[in-house]
Amino acid sequence: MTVTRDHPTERMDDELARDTNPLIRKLERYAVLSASDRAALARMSTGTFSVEPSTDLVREGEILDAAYLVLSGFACRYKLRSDGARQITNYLVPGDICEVDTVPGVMNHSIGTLSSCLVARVPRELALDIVGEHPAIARALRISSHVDEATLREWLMNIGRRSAEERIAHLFCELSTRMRAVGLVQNESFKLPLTQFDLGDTIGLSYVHVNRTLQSLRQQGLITLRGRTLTVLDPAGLRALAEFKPGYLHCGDLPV
Amino acid sequence: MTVTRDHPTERMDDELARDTNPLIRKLERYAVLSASDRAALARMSTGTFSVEPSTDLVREGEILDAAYLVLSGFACRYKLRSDGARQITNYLVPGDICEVDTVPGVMNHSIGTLSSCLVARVPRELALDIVGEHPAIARALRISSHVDEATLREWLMNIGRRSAEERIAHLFCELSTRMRAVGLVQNESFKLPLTQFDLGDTIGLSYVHVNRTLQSLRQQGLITLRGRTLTVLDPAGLRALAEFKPGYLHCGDLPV
DNA sequence: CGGAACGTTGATGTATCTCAAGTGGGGTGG
DNA sequence: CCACCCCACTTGAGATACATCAACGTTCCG
Repeated sequence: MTVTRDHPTERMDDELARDTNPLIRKLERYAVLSASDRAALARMSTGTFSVEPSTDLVREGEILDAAYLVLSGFACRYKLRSDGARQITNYLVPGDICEVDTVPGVMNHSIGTLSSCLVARVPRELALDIVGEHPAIARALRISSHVDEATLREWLMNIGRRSAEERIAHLFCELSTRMRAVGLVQNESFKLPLTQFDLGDTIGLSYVHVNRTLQSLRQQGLITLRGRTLTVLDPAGLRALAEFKPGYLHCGDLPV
Repeated sequence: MTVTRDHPTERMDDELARDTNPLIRKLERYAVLSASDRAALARMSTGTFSVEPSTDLVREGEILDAAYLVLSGFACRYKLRSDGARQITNYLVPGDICEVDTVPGVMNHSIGTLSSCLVARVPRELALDIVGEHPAIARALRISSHVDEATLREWLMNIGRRSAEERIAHLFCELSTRMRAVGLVQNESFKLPLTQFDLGDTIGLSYVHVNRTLQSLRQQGLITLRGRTLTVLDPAGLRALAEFKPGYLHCGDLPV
């Protein structure tokens, strides 16, 4: 066992951070973190700033020299076509961090907020230092990056081979699992601060069709979605409709 | 400058490998490799075996403890739905290697050949040793993995937001660039050992519609595709149709 | 010569898109 | 506190890209 020299107040801080810092909460699912690891992650999460909805953090074509960590709200990676059509390729929910390990280069997509967000900008050097000194964090981030890639493949399957209802059902199953992993689901409900327009750009459908599909899911008694809150009324039914197999998220051992 | 102790024959082997080993050829685009790096990569490429078309190398649910390197032919990653529908999420063309850095875990997709292939299986320990002793290789593989992820995002955009013609055009632009990067394009032609069925499972279309879309591309004088050989007749036109921006492949400095 | 796999074509069906016109709620200014 | 406005959501009608089904052609290989 590692002997840590925590003072009582520090230990309390640590416990607090464990509960409230979504990054720590997320990475603890991927690796066993020491108090010192958690302290380092807490250090990464300082200097936060809040960002308005629909604000770009990084734009396609720019060179990125920092990692961004989302502490609250929804952000996303997206690409634009010349005619303005948008494809969202990733959600960044609380606890998600992007571009830690990237060899700096020109971004070929943008990163922007969907809702108002609390964000921390982690300078590249700080991120590299922390990763270098904390092998457990490095390992957890590596796993996290594999999960991101698996998620991308799952989205490709979703858009390429599933019907509108199945796509939305699958997305909601995934989000529910991810939000639960950072403690943001209560009674099968969580904040989903997305417009139907955003959902359409995520799953490759028009917002009108998203609207009709949502109504169908509601009529089947699977979900409610009102006031930016999604409630899964019938988790088993939703998973069955989507053929949702959560293994790719590496959250298998989640407490219910 | 590094002093290498090559004998003349070794140097000739090195030059030969540089030209014929697609892995070396590919990674040299991402990092400057020493003769010793190239020798290590050549070592990874030994013990090859040929594989029939439509053969799985790894199946979903299995645990993978080796990297696979494709030296000739086309392989792919794919996922299946319970009704048999397939979504291809990645092509593995000569020089592509998969799962080097993976934390061993349950595969959530399969890897299989599309054509007959020449494949090398690189045991996990060997791969880790080589990466550990050759920082340039490690760096090149890291970049390669970022390219793979960017490609996945591009495919998502392709399926989610482009028409059938644009999807196929974009895929062909990408493949042309990747095949050129390993020296397999001559006069804008290269071997494309895929059925229209495979293409459909790649871009989320039925094979019938792939057929009709290919005819349209042919009638526009953009391509020919006969006997498993694709020729791009009008590269600029094809790129324009697809809005193809090759930056994500990190092959910008390709010789024409 | 025969069969299998792939490619082609036609006819018909349907999921989803586009256009267009409302409805509703939450914030803001008067 | 009300009126207004904006934005998101909703609904309908009509268009279309793509899927499905089914038949036939072609090539290649044993």
